[in-house]
Amino acid sequence: MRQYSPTLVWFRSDLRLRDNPALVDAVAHGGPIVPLFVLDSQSPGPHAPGGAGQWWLYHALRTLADALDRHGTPLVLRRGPADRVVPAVADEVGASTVVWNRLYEPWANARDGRIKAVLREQGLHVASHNGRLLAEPWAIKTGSDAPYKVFTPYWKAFQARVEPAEPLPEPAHIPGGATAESEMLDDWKLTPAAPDWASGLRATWTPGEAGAQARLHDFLDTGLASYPELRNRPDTAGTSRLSPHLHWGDVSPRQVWAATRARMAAEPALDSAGWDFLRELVWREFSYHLLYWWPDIPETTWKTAFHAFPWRYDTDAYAAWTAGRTGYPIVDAGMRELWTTGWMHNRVRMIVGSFLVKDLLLPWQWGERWFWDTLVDADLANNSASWQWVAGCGADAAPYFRIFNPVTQGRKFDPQGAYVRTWVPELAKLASKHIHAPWQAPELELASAGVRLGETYPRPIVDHSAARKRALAAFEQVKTG
DNA sequence: TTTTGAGTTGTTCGA
DNA sequence: GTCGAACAACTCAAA
Repeated sequence: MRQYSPTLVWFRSDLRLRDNPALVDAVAHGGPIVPLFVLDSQSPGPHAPGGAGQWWLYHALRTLADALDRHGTPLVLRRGPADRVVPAVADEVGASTVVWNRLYEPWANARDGRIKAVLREQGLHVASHNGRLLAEPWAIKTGSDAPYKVFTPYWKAFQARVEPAEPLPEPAHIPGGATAESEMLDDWKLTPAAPDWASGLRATWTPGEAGAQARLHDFLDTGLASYPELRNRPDTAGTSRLSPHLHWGDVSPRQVWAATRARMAAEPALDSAGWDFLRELVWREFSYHLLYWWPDIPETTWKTAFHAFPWRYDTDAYAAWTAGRTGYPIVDAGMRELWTTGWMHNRVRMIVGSFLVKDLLLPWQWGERWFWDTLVDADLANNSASWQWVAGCGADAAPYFRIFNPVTQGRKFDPQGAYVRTWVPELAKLASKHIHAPWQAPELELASAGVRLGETYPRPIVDHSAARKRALAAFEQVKTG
């Protein structure tokens, strides 16, 4: 009987056994599998996972390790720079092949390229796969072979050219027998000890592959039909909430695509809603495409004219924004939802983003940084592209005069104030009419609702009307050039 | 090469 | 309360 040497499967942001092309490739080699995860806090630089991300990672790794244990093939956990650890583990177990699914962050691209070269120099076979995107960022170009800069033509080209592959099943057997020594997950201290700020996260999320599948199918069963109407309503569960699962790879975009298409085929009435939802999934692809072609977007404004923008560097205003104490209820509700659950409704992300950039004139990078630390779905491509979009310096920016009014937005998308009442309980007793602008409520109403402005809830830290004029003047300065 | 239609997510003001 | 126009000009992408 022929003796096969082990294959090392390097798990990264693909913490699942289903639709995992690297794993399927490894199993096809016929030898024992060594699943490896490396906690590399050095290579990502400033973009190592923040606190909320680490919390998710801990739980996703635990469920992955349990699933692999059921196959009798334990997950190997190691810490250190991956370009040292991966070749070392490959050497320890006598692997002849190393496989992984590709990442697209610039730092990861560079690192993985180095590792690939080192391993090949040592005579190993190395293969990387696409387990993260529906289409590779380089696969969709304009007629003149340039990357797209505008979403709508990108989306049209995507629909015309991309037919996402069917997801791969979980391998029936993941042969073990060649394991290496592993560190203990709990020693990594990825979850908070004291203070324990993660109780809201625990109450909100089920990280891991099973949790992702449950979330996906629950959304398709109960949320897809009303998605076009309710996806902008933070007072409802109108969105899929798959973003953290997609970020960590608890689920793949191919699985989401295939499950949605299957549902659309089974229920033709869902066709239009299904395409609305898939379009949002392709926004994720577009963000990765932007990051791939413009790797500077996490740091530098995409539109160069914005280098001259007269930002304020007001740390008091920033502190009020992060704490959810701006005096604008919809903004504060969003910031507190973020702090408590590690997530914020997309509509509210736009509102708080617009408020940071346009009302407070603070650099979008400050907002990006805060989101990076607090979001369980913090994703370099999505976070960078979306903050640039909100700031008006990104791909296909909004016209400069498009400035969200936090009161109007609140009344339109949280008409009864239920979202505000949930996250800003000190305003819960205010009538819907006043809940989005408590400073305009009559004294009597405030008193009977137990609200004392400036004491129980802040007065607005800026006057929106004046702030809007100030922002328009600032944008005037970078209009051309 | 030139032309043409279009571009995620809005607000305000005045009739 | 409702409705349409104004708010700029520019770049993108395909014909």
